Amino acid sequence: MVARGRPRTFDPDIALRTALDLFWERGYEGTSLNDLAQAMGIASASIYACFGSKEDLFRKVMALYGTTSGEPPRRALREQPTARAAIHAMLRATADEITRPDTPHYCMLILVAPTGAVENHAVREFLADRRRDMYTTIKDRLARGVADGDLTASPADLDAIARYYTTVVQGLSVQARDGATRAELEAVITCAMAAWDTLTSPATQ
Amino acid sequence: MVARGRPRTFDPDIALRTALDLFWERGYEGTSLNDLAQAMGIASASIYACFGSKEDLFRKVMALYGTTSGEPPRRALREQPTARAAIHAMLRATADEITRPDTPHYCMLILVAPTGAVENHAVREFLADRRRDMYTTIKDRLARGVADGDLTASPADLDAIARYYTTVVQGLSVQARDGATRAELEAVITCAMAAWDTLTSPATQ
DNA sequence: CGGTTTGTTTGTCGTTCGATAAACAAAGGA
DNA sequence: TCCTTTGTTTATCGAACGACAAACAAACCG
Repeated sequence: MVARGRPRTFDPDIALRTALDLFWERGYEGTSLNDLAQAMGIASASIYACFGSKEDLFRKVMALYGTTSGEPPRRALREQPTARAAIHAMLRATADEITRPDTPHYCMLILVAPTGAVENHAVREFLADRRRDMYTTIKDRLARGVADGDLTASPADLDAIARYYTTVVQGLSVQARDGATRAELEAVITCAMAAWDTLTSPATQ
Repeated sequence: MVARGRPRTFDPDIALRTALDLFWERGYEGTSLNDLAQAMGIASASIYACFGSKEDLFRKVMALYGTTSGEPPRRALREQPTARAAIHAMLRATADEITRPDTPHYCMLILVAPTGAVENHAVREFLADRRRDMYTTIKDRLARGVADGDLTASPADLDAIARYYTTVVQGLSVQARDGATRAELEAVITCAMAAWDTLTSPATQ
């Protein structure tokens, strides 16, 4: 595959990262193509040529977001030895990510387009699908804990516990958006983990 | 105060309720004045004459929302005899409200404008202020439990517990938005309340 | 070199945005 | 009745929206 024609004068990776930062700060509908073109340092027609429509660009942005900011929580789930440690580390990694000083204080997946104009329905459902993936990923990790023998729970318990911790993750994002500090989020996580032993001991509840 | 001039041909209360429904469904930026005028059955100029700007209208809408959908959770906090029962009933009232068949499945306060264009910063902060009021209201109810003798907790505990249950409320809204059923929310609430005894017994933690 | 391919710039498409001025309509007061 | 007051309709403002066509620029190929 030899390079043909005029080479690109901008780096698509850098431009995509710039677009990510702007969508992250202003939301999907709050970011215009003019905003994007200006921040990316190119004309809007170049955005269309390289990335397709605004919606296409946004989907590529969310893929990048998943492999960058989304990775630490996922890694925590994957690498911790027990289900309990995995959930706890995932919550703390999430809190770390949404209180970084150099980025907006919330999860992009959760808050850039929960509602909006009728014509952007597809974008909202795309994001909702990925949020539902969060739930599935957490549930799968709990199931692994059952298989590994470090967690005793029925399938119905797994559903409830997975949805519960997904709810906490999503609530944390609103808290950080409204100014909660890392320490305050840590206190919330401590509370959330206090439920664990009760939830996973068959005697109580 | 006698009626002077041409009387209004529409009912401002009904028009406000119609505006509420539209803002609720499409978010603040996703709802245009054209959408509003059409749904309210009047010209956009009549909206300006009666309610002021789009932002003024939205603030009036949120006041109405607070006294309607916002009331059941607040009443639960107020009327239940103990702090524990109050928190539990508040969570269930919230779940009831955000899964009603006739309205969108989320809390308007939380999801109609968490992010957006720079020029709507004031609207977002207005909503954030009211969300922070949620936290304060919950904390005040916990403090009343301490005063009533049905709850033993330090001031730092009150902060953490109040923020924790605020986080759960806000997470529930995202869950309902993404399609969680009332029964699934109930399971999440059961998990969230499982933390209560651990959090409020001085021995553990 | 000319020809082809690809990227970028410029300009503009039709639409919609929030907001308002001007014209018209319907009530009370004198 | 005519004036004043208030509400509504109509038309439109300038700006911004997402999207794209056409013209121009810079690389490789033969």
